[in-house]
Amino acid sequence: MAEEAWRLLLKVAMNQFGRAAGIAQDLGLTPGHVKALLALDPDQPQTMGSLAQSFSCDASTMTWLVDRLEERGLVERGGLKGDRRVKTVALTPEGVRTKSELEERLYEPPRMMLGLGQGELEAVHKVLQVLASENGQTGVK
Amino acid sequence: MAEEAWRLLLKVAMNQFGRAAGIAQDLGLTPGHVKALLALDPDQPQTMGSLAQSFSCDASTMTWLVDRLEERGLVERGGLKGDRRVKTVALTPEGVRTKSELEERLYEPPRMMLGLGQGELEAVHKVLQVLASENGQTGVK
DNA sequence: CAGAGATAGTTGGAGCTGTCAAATGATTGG
DNA sequence: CCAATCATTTGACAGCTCCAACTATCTCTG
Repeated sequence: MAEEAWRLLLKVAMNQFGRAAGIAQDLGLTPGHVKALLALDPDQPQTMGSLAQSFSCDASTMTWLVDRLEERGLVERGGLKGDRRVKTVALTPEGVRTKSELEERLYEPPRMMLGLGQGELEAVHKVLQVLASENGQTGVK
Repeated sequence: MAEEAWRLLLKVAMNQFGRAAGIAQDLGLTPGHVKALLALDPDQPQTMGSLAQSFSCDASTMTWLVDRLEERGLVERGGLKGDRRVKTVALTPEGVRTKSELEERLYEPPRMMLGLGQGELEAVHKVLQVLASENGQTGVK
């Protein structure tokens, strides 16, 4: 039973991944752009290094990605006072706008979800909370 | 409440996507390979055309992908009796083995899931069934 | 304090995956 | 025979990724 529910969840996950790709395309964003926008907090610039680390990618890859974002006016580089080696990356006003629009569309719940009862929602919510707190580890054996 | 549950679900979905990518890499498979393996039924060869259609990609893209799969010995092309223009794509024994291994690891439920009660599982299952039947459409306006 | 070494980021070069468009070959069916 | 259909080849390009070399800056040590 757990297995069956899990497969369903993966199926939903895959569907949603496809949908997300469509939304990104609508907004003229590549997967890389999306990943970056979601990772950047409007109120809290990050450094190139911390971004590269959280993306588990090479530093030069991050340079490349931020270049692309900067070309589109979504982010801008800044300096960090106290250490002139490090550069910060912050969302521009347009970046903030784009991120909002992206999230708004991404997080819009599906129609079917609105027809669910309170009890069902709570049960699902609880289970998902448990699952979300786990980092992709699997069970048995 | 529906919105919150939905965000959680997306989060879980994203985590799982990352996990799936890791599994694929372990097995030396690219995302394209995975997509193809999951789409191919051991007992039912498909034609190039039908595959391209279900992947929503160009026919030449499918040729390219099947070339890669064939190089790895995961699939083989065959002819269709009655129409020598069309070619079928079928999993090789190694393809079947690889697909099994992939699915086994992909569908292994997370630890946390095994600690859930029967009632919770049923509630989640029901909701997921509803969500899985919907094709990525969203609700309100 | 000077110089050595560490650190942050960039540049340049390369490679792989995935994608399409256009031209081509093979086969079919009217 | 002619037009339509299925698949492949070829050529191009975007997205992402790494590695190695380089620049600027900081920090530690003698």
